Amino acid sequence: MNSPKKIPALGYALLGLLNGKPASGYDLRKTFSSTSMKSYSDSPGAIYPALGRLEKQGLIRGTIEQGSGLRRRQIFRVTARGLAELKKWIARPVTRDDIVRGPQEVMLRFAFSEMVVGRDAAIELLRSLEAALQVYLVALHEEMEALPAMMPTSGHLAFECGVRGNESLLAWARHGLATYEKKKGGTS
Amino acid sequence: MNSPKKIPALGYALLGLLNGKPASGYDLRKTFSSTSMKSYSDSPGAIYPALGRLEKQGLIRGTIEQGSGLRRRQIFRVTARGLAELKKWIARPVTRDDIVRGPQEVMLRFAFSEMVVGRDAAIELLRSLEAALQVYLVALHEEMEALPAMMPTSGHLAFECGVRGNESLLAWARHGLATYEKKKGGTS
DNA sequence: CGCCCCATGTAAGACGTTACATGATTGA
DNA sequence: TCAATCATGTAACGTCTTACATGGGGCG
Repeated sequence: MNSPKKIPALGYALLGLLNGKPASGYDLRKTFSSTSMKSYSDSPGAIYPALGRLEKQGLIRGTIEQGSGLRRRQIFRVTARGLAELKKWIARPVTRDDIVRGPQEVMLRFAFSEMVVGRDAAIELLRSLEAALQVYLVALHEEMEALPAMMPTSGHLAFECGVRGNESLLAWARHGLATYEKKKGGTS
Repeated sequence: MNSPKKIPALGYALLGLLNGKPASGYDLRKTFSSTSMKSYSDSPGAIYPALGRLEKQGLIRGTIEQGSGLRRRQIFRVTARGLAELKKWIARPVTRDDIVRGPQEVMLRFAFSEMVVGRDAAIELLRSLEAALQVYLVALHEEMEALPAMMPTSGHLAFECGVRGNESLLAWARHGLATYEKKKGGTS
């Protein structure tokens, strides 16, 4: 029941989805496999144990939904503690490591951000991403200058792909900030 | 000693690096932590077991380099079988799954491609990536049309980020093809 | 009746992370 | 001589993958 344990990305994905709408393990699997969250596992061997862990930590609570003639279904809801944990995860500033390991997790945080921590904190997250990317891109460009000249074309291009990808991400972050800028106000 | 086993991405990364230049486990760790391959683990608990597995499968062979007064160092080299396995991995056509799970592994394949399978096969890999991305982007755009309208702005933006990222990747692939187009000839 | 979808789980094994352990060499 | 770096590993732990198991319900 101790929440200060490390939660893997899948756990946060489950928390975020359940915060949006209580659901069963099966529902969550369908969500992963049918929407564009296919990068997360939809296998029962991953999801059911993950739900069990979250429940053991007191972050979600499952209630059995009998009676409607259907087979036993367990519906999970996030607890107050789970919501707090989710907020902490989302609102934490974006680090360089977050970017190096791949932007997917940051994107997940941002996708949930508005519903969990509100508009202003979502904007703050975007700003944090923008700042981290700016710093990182400087380092990437420096590294590119220092690349050995005898490296084959494909090696150079692959590196360039990484740079372009991060530049595209930075452009998107600014586009996101501009979008929020345009329609000011709304739910904080 | 059976090669038809599944090799994780880290194993292929090691094979590719060793194919470029024989090295010790420590050297490989340094490469991972000092170059922009930081997304792969530089921890001894990952690399040494991985090297052991590759050697057990007959894909690399380690020779102890004594004598130079330094401490025992084991230098690994890829075997003929390891090279064959590397070629198979690189030259395999790009699937939709390759893209969904993240382009990092495809990028690694491309980065090594010129040295391992030659210029023409590298171009072929790029073309394969381009084709897969085109198909995938159509599906992504369709999915974006079908997004529920009540989804919060951050959710929409996050999805858009995925689309833009893949578009950027497609643009890069074409840029790569153009680069090869410009300087025709060279090593096949 | 057989087959497929709903819905939940478990078991075995592989892999990575973290932390620890060891010992040699180099430099202050 | 003390610390840092070189260089290699091992052990415990958690998690994911793959495959299997179980049963109810609807449909042809």
